Amino acid sequence: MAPHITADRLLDAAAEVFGARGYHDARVSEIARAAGVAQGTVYLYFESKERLYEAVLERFAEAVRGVAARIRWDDIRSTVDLRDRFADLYTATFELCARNRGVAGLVLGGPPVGRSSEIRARLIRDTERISTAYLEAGAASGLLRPLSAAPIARAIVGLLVHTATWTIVTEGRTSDLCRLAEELLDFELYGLVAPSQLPPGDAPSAAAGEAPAATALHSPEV
Amino acid sequence: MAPHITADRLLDAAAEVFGARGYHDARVSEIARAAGVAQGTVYLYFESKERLYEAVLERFAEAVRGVAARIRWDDIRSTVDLRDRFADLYTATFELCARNRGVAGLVLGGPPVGRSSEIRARLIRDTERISTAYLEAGAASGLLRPLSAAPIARAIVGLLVHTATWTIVTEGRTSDLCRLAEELLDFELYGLVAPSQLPPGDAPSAAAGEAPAATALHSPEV
Amino acid sequence: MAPHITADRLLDAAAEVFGARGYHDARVSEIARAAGVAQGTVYLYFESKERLYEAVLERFAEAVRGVAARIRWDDIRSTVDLRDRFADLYTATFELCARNRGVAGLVLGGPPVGRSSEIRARLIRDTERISTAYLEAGAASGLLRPLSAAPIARAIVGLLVHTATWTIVTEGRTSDLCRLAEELLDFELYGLVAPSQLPPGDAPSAAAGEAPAATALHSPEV
Amino acid sequence: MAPHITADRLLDAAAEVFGARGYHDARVSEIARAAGVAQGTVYLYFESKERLYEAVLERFAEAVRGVAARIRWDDIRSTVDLRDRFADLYTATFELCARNRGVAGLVLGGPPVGRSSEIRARLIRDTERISTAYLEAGAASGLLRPLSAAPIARAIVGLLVHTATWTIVTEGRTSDLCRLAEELLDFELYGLVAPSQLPPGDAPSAAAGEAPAATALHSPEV
DNA sequence: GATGAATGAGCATTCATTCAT
DNA sequence: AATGAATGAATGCTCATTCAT
Repeated sequence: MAPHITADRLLDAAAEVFGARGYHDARVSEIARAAGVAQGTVYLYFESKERLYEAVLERFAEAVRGVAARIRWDDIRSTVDLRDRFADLYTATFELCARNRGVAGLVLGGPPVGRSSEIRARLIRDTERISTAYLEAGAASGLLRPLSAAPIARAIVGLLVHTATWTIVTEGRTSDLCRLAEELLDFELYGLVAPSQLPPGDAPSAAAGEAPAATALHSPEV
Repeated sequence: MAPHITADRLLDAAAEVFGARGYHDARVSEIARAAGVAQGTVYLYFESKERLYEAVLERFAEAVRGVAARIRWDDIRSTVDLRDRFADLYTATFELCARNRGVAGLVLGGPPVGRSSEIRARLIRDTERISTAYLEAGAASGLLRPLSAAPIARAIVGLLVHTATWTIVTEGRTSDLCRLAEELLDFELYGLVAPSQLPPGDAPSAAAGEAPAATALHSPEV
Repeated sequence: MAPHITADRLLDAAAEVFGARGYHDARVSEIARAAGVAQGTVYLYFESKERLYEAVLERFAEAVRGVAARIRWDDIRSTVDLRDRFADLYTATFELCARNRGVAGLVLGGPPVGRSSEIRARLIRDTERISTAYLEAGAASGLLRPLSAAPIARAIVGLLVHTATWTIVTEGRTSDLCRLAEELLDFELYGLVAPSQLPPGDAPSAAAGEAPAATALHSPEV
Repeated sequence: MAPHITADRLLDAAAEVFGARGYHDARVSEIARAAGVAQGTVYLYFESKERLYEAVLERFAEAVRGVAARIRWDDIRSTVDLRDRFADLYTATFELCARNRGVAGLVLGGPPVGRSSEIRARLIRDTERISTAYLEAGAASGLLRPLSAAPIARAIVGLLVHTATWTIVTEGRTSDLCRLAEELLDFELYGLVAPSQLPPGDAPSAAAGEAPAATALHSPEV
């Protein structure tokens, strides 16, 4: 058996077992059995249970980053573009979580084990960084309000993480994830307050009859 | 020694130790030592390490619910009132987390141990329920947009939980929590999009020169 | 409360609890509760759980010895007298066991705890000694065959102990104990073999037409 | 190391240690050491200390049953045949107990631990069943008196068990077990009473000069 | 005498890891 | 590379006993 095939089978089995039982209640023997190898074999490919766990988390984190990387980020000229791109991103991320509920739960909310907290922190911070970059770029281009970028980026990530954790991982929702993404984005972009309640000063200039020209939002480097 | 005093000392010590080490790495002996009692004494007050852990989480969850219960919820006549009340709520909650970083981290993101998942789920769902009620009451009164209440309530809770987890528990921020709350509320209420970019149809009626009268928001039953 | 009353209540409660649970599964707390006193009080009257157990056993052993002491042992002139006296003894002993199944079981078959083995051994050996003495006196008087006294005495005691243990303690038989005693005695005295199968040499002398005179059996000192 | 070899070593070591200390005072660590393995190894072969104990008892009970199974039970045509066969059985059983004093003591008189009481009860009842069957067959063939089979069978078993427990296990007698068996059988078959004291009606018919023909005792199914 | 909260030594069991085959 | 039997350190929990009140 080609070595890397065994390693992959172990990662798959570990994702399964860790996902179902959590780190502490998962037994190395169970993972080995699920992978169809002997217990000792696990240690040919991974130094320890902890490293194996980290590898499982890392693989999922990488997949999440891959989702963002595959989105076409250029040509955002309006809030509608922005909304469409992010709807794609959210939907793809939700679908990834829906297909990997167990591991997604561990990455988003598992106990600190070895470097697991760092893996989670890196994923969260990478995501916050992207968010921050777009908020700043959006503010610069005039599309978005000039909010305090860091805490708002964090809020946006939290909103996503929490929805993924509860609606998708815990409750197991797998359908209509696109609509879910759009509802969240509608909230993010336009807020809760009814337009009729907006202070006049915030109203779009009626005179021009159209929105002031906002420059296109160049994809920020993240 | 009065029994409840010992029980309280144990809860305090357990919160300390569980908070610092997490459930699995905390030793009962360590908790006993921290409480200044013998190991066996722990079992006079708590059936097991697991039950003690649950009691610690439950006490914190109760404190969080108490924060919401102490807010004066009536007399919300405008989005400004709404904002003020929620700013109080957010600030008080953040301060509670800041004063109990260890336990807050466990409640918001610890591993599933015994009934811990249910305790967390109940806290989250209670909070989501309050949020949902206000969203619906706000929409009914005309103050808020008629959004899909459940997912948006969840998003709002997620935004809070994530901020508490990362900014307060993980990073240890303890100052300016009031400003943090206000920034989040500003985002929640008005969204990201610059007013200039809002679609004209959503603009406040210019003719009237003022916002249409919205009825006062009666405190919903939660 | 008069001290000895408390001590007696403790002995009663301990007999109850030890009888129901056995030594190792009985809790001192349970005995205290059954006696209606606090745990510490047990230690005012008994040095330890072990000594309390021994006291319970000793009290029962004493009662068994008392049964034998109350039988009128003189005037045994025939095997019929012998049979009647022993039937009384067996019946009274069986009834004592029936009224104290729990403790009887412990005395006859409990685990070795502290001096419990010695208490049992003393009771068994006292009983064997009585039996031996009667076998020897019986043989001397010509009523009984000159068997090897010690092993046969032991066999007789074993037959009693086993019947008490299984028929009375384990199966809970409480009625007709007198008939049970008689059946056992019939077996002891006349054996299994059908008279028709007895070897001629053992037959009573036909010439005399009657049994040879046997002297009365004087109660042996035991 | 072949698995069953380790299991056997553990059983041997456990028999040794349990026999010497009893269940409650035996330490798993001691058994492991006696078997020359690590503590954890015990749990590869036995679920718990309790199961190991049961296995030890069961193995001995099986050996006792094996003794009875190896006796040639056919061709019993007289009380002499009967006596010879049972002398063999008793002797072999006594020798088994003499070679395994520790375990024999536990099987015959240990505390109730897990299923130990059931193991003992099954052994006792199997033995009583065999005894009952022979008593009934003996009575049917005319060799034995028509006694109440069940209580007498129990008495016989008790006599054996008690002798094994005290003479062999406790006192450690290992020699002359054959004679011991014969003494017991003599008592069982012919009873205590001197032939001269037997009631005339029970005397063998003098006219025939010999015992009436009794039919052969066919081995009962047990 | 009586209480019962507190004590802490003691032990079965688990399971990640190793290594001879 | 693969195996899986063996390892043994580590720890939650029990409960007889004590002693301040």
